[in-house]
Amino acid sequence: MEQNKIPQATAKRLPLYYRFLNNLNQQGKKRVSSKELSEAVKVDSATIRRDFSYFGALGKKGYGYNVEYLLGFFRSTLDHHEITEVALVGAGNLGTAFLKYSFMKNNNIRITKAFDADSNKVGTDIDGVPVYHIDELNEKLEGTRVAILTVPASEADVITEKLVNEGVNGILNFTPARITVPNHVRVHHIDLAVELQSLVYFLKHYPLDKE
Amino acid sequence: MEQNKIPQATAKRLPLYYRFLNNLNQQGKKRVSSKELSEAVKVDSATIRRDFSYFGALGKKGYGYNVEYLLGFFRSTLDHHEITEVALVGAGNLGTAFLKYSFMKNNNIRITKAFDADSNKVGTDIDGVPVYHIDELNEKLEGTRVAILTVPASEADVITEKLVNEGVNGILNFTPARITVPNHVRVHHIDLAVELQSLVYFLKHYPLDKE
DNA sequence: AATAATTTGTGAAAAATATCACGACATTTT
DNA sequence: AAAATGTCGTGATATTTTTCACAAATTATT
Ligand SMILES: NC(=O)c1ccc[n+]([C@@H]2O[C@H](COP(=O)([O-])OP(=O)(O)OC[C@H]3O[C@@H](n4cnc5c(N)ncnc54)[C@H](O)[C@@H]3O)[C@@H](O)[C@H]2O)c1
Ligand SMILES: NC(=O)c1ccc[n+]([C@@H]2O[C@H](COP(=O)([O-])OP(=O)(O)OC[C@H]3O[C@@H](n4cnc5c(N)ncnc54)[C@H](O)[C@@H]3O)[C@@H](O)[C@H]2O)c1
Repeated sequence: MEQNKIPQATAKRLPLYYRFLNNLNQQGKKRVSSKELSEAVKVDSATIRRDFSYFGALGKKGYGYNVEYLLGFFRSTLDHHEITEVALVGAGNLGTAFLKYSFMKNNNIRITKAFDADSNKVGTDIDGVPVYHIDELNEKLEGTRVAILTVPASEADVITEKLVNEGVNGILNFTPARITVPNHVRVHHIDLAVELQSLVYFLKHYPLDKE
Repeated sequence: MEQNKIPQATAKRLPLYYRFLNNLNQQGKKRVSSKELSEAVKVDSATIRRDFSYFGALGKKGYGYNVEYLLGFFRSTLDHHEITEVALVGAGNLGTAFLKYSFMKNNNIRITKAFDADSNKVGTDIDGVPVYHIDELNEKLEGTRVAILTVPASEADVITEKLVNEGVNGILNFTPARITVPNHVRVHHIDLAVELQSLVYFLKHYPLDKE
């Protein structure tokens, strides 16, 4: 499984770097410095250089980085040649927004199937993605290992257990419930209410520079 | 502005604690230990105790924490008595999902107005929230200082500038663009594509325990 | 009343992350 | 060809965050 020496903080920034490099490449830019990149992605330039350095010497002193080369490097590092299929569970307000959004642009990830319990939704297509009944997980999951969870919080634990039983080992959880999973399953929580509240908290309690 | 000695990592967890304490309280629970809380929110119990300790000695040795007391404490710390109004800009797929979601439960934050450029949307109500034209920011913002940004990435910078000019100093940015703001404005980015990609990256490169 | 079991709060240590600052080298300019 | 400029890669340092581990206090049990 390669050298997992790369700090987690770095790993989280990789997709961000990748996207901006892709933008630059499409704009026809040939070279970029850590300083420029820093301004674009709002990450300190020393941090960017440090991040890149975990993968070896990718740049050239006095010049910067070759966009195309760096992009190719990240493409393979982020496994952008192979496509990862993702299932979405809970095609409600939030889930539907995700289904309608094409994550695919510059991206190797595709939501290819959705599951819901509502019979009005089951059997329909949302932007080309078929919606199956949650009881069909077993037949329709077909080896998909990653799921986006957008069901009501009260259902989160039950659905999680089902998903894990069917072999899912990665869950992006949008419900406010902190779900319990076995050790071999990784969960990332995105808690929108908490994000909003903590932003407000920071505004009130952490004064910023007066410009 | 009180003692901003509280670590940022702690501040980010406060709304999470608050929500779970609220749940416990509604369930009629009178006391809770850092260990129980830890299992519920998936944060190490020592971290929880440390977090709480920044606010003084809130618990009792051998007993734990009194739910009601702790809840009251957090309510005032998180300013849960006063309501913060938030504006949403870009009532598209994602924006509409937010408008339909009641953040209000257990929460002091309310999305009270939305702005869009689409004339089909302007003038309508989405779940009771009026949608105004983006050109009406000046008249309709009425002192709102926090905004959720769910416009297309290409519009992000222009809209941000407008918002900042109108006095907004906190932005929750869902666009993939890393927006540029003056020092006195705080931006939190939620980059859903990055979250999904980094989850997939971790799954491939960071082997987990085999249970 | 004595003993056992809990559980906090926190010093101290460890781990993770970010930043500084500069030598080395490449490019660009004069 | 020399000088000036730009930029990386990284050792060292600083900062932030997490975790360990235990005395002290409280509660529960016998
Ligand atoms: N919408 C938001 O802005 C928002 C913000 C923060 C958090 N969330 C969280 O995201 C989750 C989804 O929110 P939403 O607004 O889309 O809710 P929603 O009610 O619109 O959608 C939930 C969907 O899950 C489906 N569902 C219910 N039980 C199910 C089951 N057992 N199996 C499969 N599907 C089932 C419902 O039919 C519905 O389509 C919730 O947990 C919510 O707390 C949403
Ligand atoms: N939908 C998702 O799942 C998802 C996921 C990740 C990121 N995002 C990002 O979130 C943002 C919104 O996504 P979406 O799917 O809701 O897009 P959308 O196109 O459905 O919504 C965008 C809305 O912004 C409005 N708009 C356009 N220009 C405007 C302007 N100048 N002023 C005010 N309003 C304007 C449009 O009328 C539309 O209603 C995008 O930046 C997208 O990249 C969305």
